[in-house]
Amino acid sequence: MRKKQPTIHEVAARAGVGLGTVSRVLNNHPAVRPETRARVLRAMEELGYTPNPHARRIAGGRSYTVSVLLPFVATEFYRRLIEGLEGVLLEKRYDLALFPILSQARLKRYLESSTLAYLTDGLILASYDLTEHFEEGRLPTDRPVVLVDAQNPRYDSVYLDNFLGGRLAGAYLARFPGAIFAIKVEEEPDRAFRRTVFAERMAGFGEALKEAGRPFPEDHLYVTRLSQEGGRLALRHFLEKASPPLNVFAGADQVALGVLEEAQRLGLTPGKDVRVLGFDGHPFAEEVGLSTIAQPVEAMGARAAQLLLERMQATPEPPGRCALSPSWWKGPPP
Amino acid sequence: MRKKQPTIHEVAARAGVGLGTVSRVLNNHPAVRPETRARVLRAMEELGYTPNPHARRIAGGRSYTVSVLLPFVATEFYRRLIEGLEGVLLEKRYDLALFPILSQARLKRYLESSTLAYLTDGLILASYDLTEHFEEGRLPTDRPVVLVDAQNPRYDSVYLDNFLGGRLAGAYLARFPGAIFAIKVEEEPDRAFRRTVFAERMAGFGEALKEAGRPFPEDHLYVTRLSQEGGRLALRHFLEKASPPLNVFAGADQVALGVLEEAQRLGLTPGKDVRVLGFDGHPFAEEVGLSTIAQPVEAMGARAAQLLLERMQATPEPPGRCALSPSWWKGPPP
DNA sequence: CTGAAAGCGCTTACAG
DNA sequence: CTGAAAGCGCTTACAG
Repeated sequence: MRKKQPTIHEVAARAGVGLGTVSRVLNNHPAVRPETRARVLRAMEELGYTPNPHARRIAGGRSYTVSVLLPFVATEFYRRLIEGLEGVLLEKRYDLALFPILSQARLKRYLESSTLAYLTDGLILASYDLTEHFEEGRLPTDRPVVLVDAQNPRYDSVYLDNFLGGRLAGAYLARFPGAIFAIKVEEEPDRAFRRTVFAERMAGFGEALKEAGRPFPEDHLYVTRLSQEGGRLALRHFLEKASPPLNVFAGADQVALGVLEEAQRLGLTPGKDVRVLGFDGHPFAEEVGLSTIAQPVEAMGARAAQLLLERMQATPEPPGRCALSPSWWKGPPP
Repeated sequence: MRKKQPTIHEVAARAGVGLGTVSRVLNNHPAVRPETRARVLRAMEELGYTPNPHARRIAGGRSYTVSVLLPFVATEFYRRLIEGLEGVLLEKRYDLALFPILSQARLKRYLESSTLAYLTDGLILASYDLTEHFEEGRLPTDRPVVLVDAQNPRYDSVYLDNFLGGRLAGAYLARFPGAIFAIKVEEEPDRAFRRTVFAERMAGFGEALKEAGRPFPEDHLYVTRLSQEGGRLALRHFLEKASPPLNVFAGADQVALGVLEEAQRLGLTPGKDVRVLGFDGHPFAEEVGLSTIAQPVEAMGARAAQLLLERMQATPEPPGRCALSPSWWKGPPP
């Protein structure tokens, strides 16, 4: 059925030009007369031509594909991150291949350099600092690498200032009467997947409270994994420690949502008996009227993609870093 | 830093053979003398040679990569499925590239045939019947395709007999005294992600109950999305309809887990006041002593991979189907 | 601005 | 069983 894909030869023949010229318009080379370019583009259109990335790569050019290594893809955070990456990459006609890591074994496989993940033009590493996995803390590749939602002095890094976000949260809640509580999201037990963002948020939060002179005893901190259920349990725990009004900072919106739901179920009024502040700025926060520290996830993705594009073109320069600031989104007073 | 990868030329030179011979050992061609093969393999080893998939593909051979299109990868089900696929694929020295679909837009992009996903040697489609997305219900590719956890007459399909699984569940619970309830997992509202497995399980369950002469009024069915929370809510709902002992069939282990937890929290004895039966046979079921209808997920993956391997080698044959049967795992009586 | 040639790293007939 | 040659679909100097 379906015919063999047309190649650059057919396009050249149809447009009445040489192979080199077709290749030049494909690569946006400036030295092509506008009319010629138009003619070639038309031929490609008519033929339904689409370049073969393998051939492009083998010929020493680019494959126009970028690999994204990330822990998994089923959360709101990664959905937004991918959206940000895709936005700028697609515009430059780059495709992206996702490589969810999921497990140590898989990570190892990806990092064998014969793997497809390494044969693309560049790498985005999300949420991981892979230093400990390799000697000298360098990936076994000579392709450009950009970290996002993680940082490492050897590579370009784009990340959120989570400490600052925690400070914002602390400064805000310190203004209200009532005891102050916080829910910290647990880190993964597996070292390969260890992250520090949640700890940083809590550190900033603690510091702001201290500066404001508000007490924050150890048992006002509840630790749980990332789930709504965690928020529910936390609130019940807090209510044994103090009576309303309560102020609760949750290290992630998903957890905050659980707090909010449990409060409602217990007949407590959110924003009055229980004041909840989340972190992430996920779309659903606005829907349910949850105040939250917004994280510019899409912007992080976009910035990382831009950095990578620059690296893929330019001559080597020392790695840079880019810390984005959290912003603020406060739900309507309930 | 890191040197350029060695090529087949260096290997040939070092082993003192021609290019063709190196290629032959690479492709397991039988017509190579054992000593020659050994010599070449040693040279590859010493050089740290690793073949370039792009070049292999471009040269008309295989890229030794298989694409797996799947909804997302963060659940237990897909972890097991990937494990099953990898097991047989890695053995044949095939690599697999995962393409989580996540959204309609992304699905469309993957299906433009210029995309990396299509330039591999074969496709595994998990959980989707993509008929409605294309004219004539065929994917725009001439590479072999195998569906897993889904079925379509035009392609090889490997799936579980969910109806039978439901029947097993019904026949089992019908033996016990007390009212019978069931929890059905909601289908995705998005048509692209629509699945029928949960409905099939319930249909089988209902039929078995009917045959056993056990009543199953409409309001004994609770519908929820796939979450533990759903199980909790369901149990509370059921307890308003009837008093213990209760028998509950949950369409997925994760939901069953919620039922179990809520029962314990309410001071009810699992296996006595509330008998819970799950579906999936996830590893954690055994840990918590949850009875469940086991789904051979790894086996499904393995079978699908085998079928694909066959298709990638052999001449076209009409598509086949392979329905695996659920098995039974009953937890220790609590 | 454009064409013809050499080459990317491999595979696959074709001759021995 | 093995080598030398042609070719996969493209890019990139090199000459005009």
